[in-house]
Amino acid sequence: MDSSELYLLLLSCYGKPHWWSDDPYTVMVQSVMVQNTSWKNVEKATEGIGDKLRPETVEKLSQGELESLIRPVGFPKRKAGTIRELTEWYERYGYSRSEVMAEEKDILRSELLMVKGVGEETADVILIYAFFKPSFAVDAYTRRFLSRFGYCFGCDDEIRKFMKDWLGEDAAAYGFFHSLILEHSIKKCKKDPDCVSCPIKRSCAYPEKAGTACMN
DNA sequence: AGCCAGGGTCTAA
DNA sequence: TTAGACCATGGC
Repeated sequence: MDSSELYLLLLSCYGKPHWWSDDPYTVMVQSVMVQNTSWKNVEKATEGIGDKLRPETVEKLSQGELESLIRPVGFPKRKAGTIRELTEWYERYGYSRSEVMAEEKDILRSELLMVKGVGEETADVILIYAFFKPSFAVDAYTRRFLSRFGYCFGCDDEIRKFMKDWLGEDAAAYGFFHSLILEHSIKKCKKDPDCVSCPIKRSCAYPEKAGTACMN
């Protein structure tokens, strides 16, 4: 079974998921806030930020103001610094999505990785959901999901290549697939580990036999 | 009560 | 090069 079959299976099971956000800056800020934190905390912080969730506004906030706005997600000092730096990066593109999209994907990815507090997962989430640049966002759920199907990967680069080989360079497919894996992992697997009523039985039926050992 | 949540950086060996 | 400490809050 290749990854496009897995993708279609998830699609037929859960339907088309919502895109992260239509607003690129919201994706940037939330992708940092969600690091090692539950989505619930992100919602709470987003609520508090309200209409200040724009680069032109955040740019003018003091470090302390920004820290208190994002406090509910934890690690306020570190994350506030990352958000500021990310905002400065976006400013270089005139806060314009199309300006960013005009740049090469690999260039953008390395620029994002230079921002302190942005690692590969966060960079790829931003590339896909904010700027429609296809670099699959590999997270813990993706690794676990794939290994439960018997796939064995040595590193995340191999997973990205696997996605590229089977899905092509398709940001929409990457975004939806990633969301579906998340939905399946959290909303389904967690509440119903045996997945008795779930068509995607193989991904959950034998977790103890999963190839997690070879993921290292 | 303690553990984990959609991570990432820095340091020590 | 890699494992472990650390950052910090909310929910169950």
